[in-house]
Amino acid sequence: MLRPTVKDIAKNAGVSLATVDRVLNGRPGVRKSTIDAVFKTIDEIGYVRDVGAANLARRREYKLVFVLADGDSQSSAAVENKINEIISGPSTERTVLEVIKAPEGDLHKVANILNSLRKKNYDGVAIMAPETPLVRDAILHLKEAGVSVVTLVSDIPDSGRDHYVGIDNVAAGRIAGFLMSRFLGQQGGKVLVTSGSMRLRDSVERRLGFDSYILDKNQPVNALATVEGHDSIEILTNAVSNALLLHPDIRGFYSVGAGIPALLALLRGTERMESAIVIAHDLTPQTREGLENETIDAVIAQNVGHMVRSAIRVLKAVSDGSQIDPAQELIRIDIVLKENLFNWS
Amino acid sequence: MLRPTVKDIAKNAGVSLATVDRVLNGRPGVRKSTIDAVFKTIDEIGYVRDVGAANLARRREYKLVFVLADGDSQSSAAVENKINEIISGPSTERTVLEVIKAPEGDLHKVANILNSLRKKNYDGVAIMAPETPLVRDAILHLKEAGVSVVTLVSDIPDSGRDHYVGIDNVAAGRIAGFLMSRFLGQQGGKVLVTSGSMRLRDSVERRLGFDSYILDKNQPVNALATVEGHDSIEILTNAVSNALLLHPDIRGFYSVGAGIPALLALLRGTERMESAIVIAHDLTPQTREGLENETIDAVIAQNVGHMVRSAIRVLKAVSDGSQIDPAQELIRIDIVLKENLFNWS
DNA sequence: TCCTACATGAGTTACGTACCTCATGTCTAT
DNA sequence: ATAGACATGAGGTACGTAACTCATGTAGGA
Repeated sequence: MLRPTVKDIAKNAGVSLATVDRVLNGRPGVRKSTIDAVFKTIDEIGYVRDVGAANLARRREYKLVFVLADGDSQSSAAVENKINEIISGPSTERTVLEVIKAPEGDLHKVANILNSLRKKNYDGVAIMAPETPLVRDAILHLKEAGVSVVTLVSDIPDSGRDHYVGIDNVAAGRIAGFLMSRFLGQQGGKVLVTSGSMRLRDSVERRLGFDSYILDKNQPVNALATVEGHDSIEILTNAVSNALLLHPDIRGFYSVGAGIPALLALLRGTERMESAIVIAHDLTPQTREGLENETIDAVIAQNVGHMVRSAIRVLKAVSDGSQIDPAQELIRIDIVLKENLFNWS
Repeated sequence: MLRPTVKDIAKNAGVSLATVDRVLNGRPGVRKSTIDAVFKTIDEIGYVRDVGAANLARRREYKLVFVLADGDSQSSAAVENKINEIISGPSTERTVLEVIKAPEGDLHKVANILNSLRKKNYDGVAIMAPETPLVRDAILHLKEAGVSVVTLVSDIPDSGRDHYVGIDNVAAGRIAGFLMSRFLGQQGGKVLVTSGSMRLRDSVERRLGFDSYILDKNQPVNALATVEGHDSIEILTNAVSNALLLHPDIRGFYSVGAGIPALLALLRGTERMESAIVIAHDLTPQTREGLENETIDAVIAQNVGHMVRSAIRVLKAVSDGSQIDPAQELIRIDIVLKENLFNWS
């Protein structure tokens, strides 16, 4: 038979349309027993709400905002581009998207922005920001105000966020460990791990995963202490230079976060570049170029388009309390090599 | 301002609602100059049709059918499972899905099935079948009958299909070549390429890509002639056995299509298993297990869930002549290792 | 017994679009 | 000049749901 409608519920349950409507939309004035009866019929006849018609009727518009505030301008730029692509693209189904960028490194500003959002009755907020107590509190407040919240790329646990949209960074680090081991071969060697800043949770988790793989598998890889840039290219460059002098026998480089251009600049031209294995995270113009000219051997990435679309879907679903498809929302860890680079846009 | 509606078009263009409607839905009885004027205003005010409302009004139901007819029961089983998951899942948005499986290897049957679909007024057909003249003609006839058609997993060019939903198999083969070279290391070695059947276009293309990588990059890899199973496990087993006897120094195995269980059964227990590199295609229960117990080193896969959803989206879009988002419909080549196996469901 | 609180029914309007009918206006060919 | 063809306007109904009003029914407490 045709797809059942509210009328079918009313008929089968022996109640009026108005009562069905009250039950479906959680309005008061219905006896418990009647509510149960209605739900029972819904189950029996297999009614599913026509979301299109419902949205039409309630003139629903989802107001969503992306707050981008991580230190690494490259990866948040990729996210921003994707959002703008979606905004300007066709078929923005009852969704109004907005992007707010926080000045790099200013974490008080981030919290202020989040707090200011409470008053503007947004339906959902997607946050890409370092994990700090201020930010965590701001998220808690947003949740109290009834706003849906997801964290993007880097999770902020215990903040009450509804969902984390991004890859499992520990697992990503393990994959880096696997690739590094394989690419270095049986002889293994020293590996330098670099990071733009270890303040972002994802960097820390990736390093953790990398080490745990090396340890678990008992690989002949000697991973040196993380060289950190503290959000400054200069500091990173100096630190890497020192490490290179100190360890002339480094055979591999693993960049867990930003700072790949600085690293490549130091390596370029040296005879080390030829033989060294370089593994990085996130597809940016720089890492893309690195893959193309074979200065980078592998990039561990996440599909930014999928992430942004997933964030939107999840925020909408949380907003109207409907289910999400976990399989569809799982962000996969992608391994990008020169050979499948064309696959990513 | 609010999202513009047909009324806004009418007002701004200085015509009546009826005329706008005639233009939008391509009905006759409108002067060319008026049509142009209407489209001009649509452009100016940025009107986009509310698909939800439109579908509601036209009581549209998309009747789609998946015809699965490849020889490899494993990979079509994965597709079938995904479809059933979607069917039984929530929110089947005005879409009626159906699956028709053709008996393995019976290609006349496949063509018959496709031809019989013409009468049943389906909106779209997704086909996963070998490329034969009969099948190609059947697709041409379907297109003539106004049915949307996409090919799945393995393309059928020159059939007039609207879209191919699947990975670039030549590129997938190249990636296999890259991984094989890397994993074998500088010493290289002999590689046996196996295939359940070379009748499927994807197998041929993968082999092609594999060879072209080895050749282009001048790798020390010696890829032997493809050992084919002609859709029979027994034949494949015998052929592989012979090859193993003939070449005791094989260091790598690349399975471009079905038949991985037979291959692993032969290798298991031999000392060769320890050192040999095995690369396969498609995540099936068998390849998954192989990754887990480390008998398989890498699997080149395609996200089946994404493929099925993409096929549905594309068929719908073609059916009502709307645009698709190429970036969203691009099926990526996934590299699955033991370390990121958990990512795939 | 009557009043009140609450449960329910009946009905209406709106959302944006599709599709239909009927009336009227305008131009062209004869 | 007039018929006929064609272009357009005006208006209605329907789709499935949300949100509302108003009337009626019923049970329990005073």
